[in-house]
Amino acid sequence: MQNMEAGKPTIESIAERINNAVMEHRLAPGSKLSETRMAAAFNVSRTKIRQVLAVLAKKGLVEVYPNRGAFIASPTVQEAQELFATRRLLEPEIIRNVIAQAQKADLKRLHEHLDKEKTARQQKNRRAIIRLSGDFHLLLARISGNRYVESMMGELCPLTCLIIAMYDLPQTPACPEDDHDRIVAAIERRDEKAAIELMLHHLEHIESALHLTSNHRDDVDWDQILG
Amino acid sequence: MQNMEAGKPTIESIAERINNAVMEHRLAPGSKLSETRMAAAFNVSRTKIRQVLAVLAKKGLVEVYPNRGAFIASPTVQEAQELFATRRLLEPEIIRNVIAQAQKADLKRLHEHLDKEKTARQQKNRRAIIRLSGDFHLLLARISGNRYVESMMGELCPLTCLIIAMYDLPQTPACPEDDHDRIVAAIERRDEKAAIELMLHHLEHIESALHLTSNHRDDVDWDQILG
DNA sequence: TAAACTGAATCTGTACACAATATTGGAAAC
DNA sequence: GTTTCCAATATTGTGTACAGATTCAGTTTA
Repeated sequence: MQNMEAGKPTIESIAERINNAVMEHRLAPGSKLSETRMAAAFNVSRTKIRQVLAVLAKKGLVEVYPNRGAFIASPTVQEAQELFATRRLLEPEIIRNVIAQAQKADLKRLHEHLDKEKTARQQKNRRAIIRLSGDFHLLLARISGNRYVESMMGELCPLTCLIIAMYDLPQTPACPEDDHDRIVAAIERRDEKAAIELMLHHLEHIESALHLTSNHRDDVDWDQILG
Repeated sequence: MQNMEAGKPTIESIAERINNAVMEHRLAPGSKLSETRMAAAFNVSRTKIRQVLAVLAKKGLVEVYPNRGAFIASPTVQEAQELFATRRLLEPEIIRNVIAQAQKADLKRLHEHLDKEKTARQQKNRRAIIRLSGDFHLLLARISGNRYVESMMGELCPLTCLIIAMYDLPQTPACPEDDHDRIVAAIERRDEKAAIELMLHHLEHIESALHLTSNHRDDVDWDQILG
């Protein structure tokens, strides 16, 4: 779809493809990323794939084990809790900054995004819904105008998608509410307190819908499963 | 000093060397990082240096220009202000977490660090002072127990050193106060309000000591300088 | 004198080849 | 039947070679 020219994809374009695949739950946590296959898939040399993996590792999206290869990260329960704690810290600040300095064009972009989410929900396009839900928070971060906070959110949102993929109940729809609409409404009437409150409830709703009680991966009791 | 074995430095070890050099003001903002020279200096191939540079670029410590090479970042005034705004957001949360869950061993580590800073000040070792000042905030972040906040601080501290190198008055000593001691004291008596207040004043003190009025780099008036 | 052009030298971008390590399947031993 | 060992295979780690872009000095020209 994107990068149709196929004329030498850049490191960033490849990294973003991986990023998108993760956000759309097309790459599951723990998936092995074989260098040779990726090189073939993107029609570049392993050298370049290697740089992509190094960048994604620094971003926290993949974990590299020496002489074993690279894998999509599998956040632990502990990591999930720390991640949500971080988002509860960052996103109120984002709201404050957005309300303080949002231009008309910014509000327009927010509404355009809400429309996209609405369309995706109507079409029951689950992948698009998940992806757009993350992008909403990323868009707010971008509008807030702090590049460090934005960069941080750019790491946390894909990881949040991974956490949802790992710990969500399969039947639970992702972000079913119109939370985003209400947050934008509060921003537009410059009601800082309400907007922050809505955002915090939104985050707590997402986190509470997860199964963060036991660690799925680190302490699997194979005896019990197979015995 | 470190990595004395010289037996194949790893990507992380090289990146940390660069990081330390920046924190000690031994690598100035805008310095060119020639791949060939670095490869020779660390006795590895350019391939590895390239990965190091990609990681450091993702971290924000170096800027790469296509076909031109990699350079130590030169934060703008705008970036400096956003950085301090971010630290004013993160560090109170760090204080809260440290007070909430610090063990005895953590307080011991803090005191050991304060001793190191004291020694460096007595020896008037400016490089060590700058480096240790940054490390203090990093140590607090580590104790706070949130890996995402810690990772963020790991990026912001070196950048802060770069900003000080760019915008500080040369004669101003770096962090001359005993601010750090007082912060630790407040943490020990679990006085959250005071500790946060001290931290915020500390950050504002650092920022206000800088010349963040005009951009040194982007709008240099060569006519005036040479005319 | 200053500006513009040209070519050599340097540096980055990329791919490929080889060495080192881990995984896997089968054979042998208990 | 189970476990252990070993060789074949596949994958990662690293260095080197070559192509393309940029820079800079020297020369030419207005």
